[in-house]
Amino acid sequence: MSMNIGEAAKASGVSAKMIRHYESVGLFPEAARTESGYRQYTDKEVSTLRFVRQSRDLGFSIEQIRELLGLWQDRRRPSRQVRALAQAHIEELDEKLEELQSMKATLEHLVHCCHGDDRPDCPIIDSLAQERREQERSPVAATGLRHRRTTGLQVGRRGRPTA
Amino acid sequence: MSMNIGEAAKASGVSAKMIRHYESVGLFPEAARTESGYRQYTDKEVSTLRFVRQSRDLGFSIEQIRELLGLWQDRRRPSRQVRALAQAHIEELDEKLEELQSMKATLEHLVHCCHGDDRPDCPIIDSLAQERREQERSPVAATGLRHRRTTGLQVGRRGRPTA
DNA sequence: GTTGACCTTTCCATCGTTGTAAGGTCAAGC
DNA sequence: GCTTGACCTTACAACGATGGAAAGGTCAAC
Repeated sequence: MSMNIGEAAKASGVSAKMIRHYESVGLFPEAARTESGYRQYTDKEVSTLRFVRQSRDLGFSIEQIRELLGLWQDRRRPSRQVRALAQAHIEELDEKLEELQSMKATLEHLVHCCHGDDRPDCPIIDSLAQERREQERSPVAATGLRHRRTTGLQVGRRGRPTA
Repeated sequence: MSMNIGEAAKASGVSAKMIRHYESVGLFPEAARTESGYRQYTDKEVSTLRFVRQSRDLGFSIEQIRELLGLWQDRRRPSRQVRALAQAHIEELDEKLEELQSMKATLEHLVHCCHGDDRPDCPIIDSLAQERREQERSPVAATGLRHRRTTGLQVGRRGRPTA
């Protein structure tokens, strides 16, 4: 029923580190403490942590999760609100997807053009070196994503590794 | 022929801020300086900056660009090497794409299930609150992406805004 | 009473980019 | 000459989510 942070972490799938972090940024109320200062968690709080983790897994940001938690706890809110939040997030995902897809398409085209043999001649490098006066190289440019050059991709690494 | 950092920024599409940053992390040799300490750039260096920007636009990381620059400058390297780098990057993009697509699919399913009206009943919230014993909720889990929970998405904002 | 697993806090790193602060330089206009 | 404003300089902090390490306290078992 009542457990330390490590157990709560295991039970919820949120690392102890992140539980403390969420508390510090106010996503969570401060946990109860034992006399010696250990945080204590109940099953109810573990459920909330699980909710947070599921939301993170769907790509919601901390701020969005803050809203989701509010909606969750308000048992009278119209489902419309939740749906709107989810839909807005889908649109964010779409922007991201389009950007990545456009990069991938360009790269695939270049890779396709390159022999990839012992000769130094390489259309990929040539394309990177070439000056383009306008950035009209991808269809994305026309869709309203134009106003940002790249969107902080962070393509690889930096995920939570094998918990 | 020779210009200050601001002009080089405009000509290359890389902000003055980032030019200095790239220099500080050694992506660039230190620029020549006037007596008073202003950085001076030639057309050749602007070309290099442009190369960097194009690479960033395709989602390459600073480290990858470091390699690309090396390959660019070594006029005898086999095109194979460039192609391999590009292909590796495509694979990174693919991982990312699959993850985002899986999130989107899940969300779309949930949104589809939710009435989105005045009633409080909401399958989206219910799904987030529900405990899943194994994270087998997406096809991605089976493809080898399993070992990371999320991959540092940063879905929105943080792009370079309207240069 | 020691050991080892757990807990605490605080600070740092990642990644690419922007913002801000506090100052020096330079060319134009008065 | 002197001011103004646009430019340049450096150094630092912030974003976002997470992990890591340091330096120490607590607790149960042996």
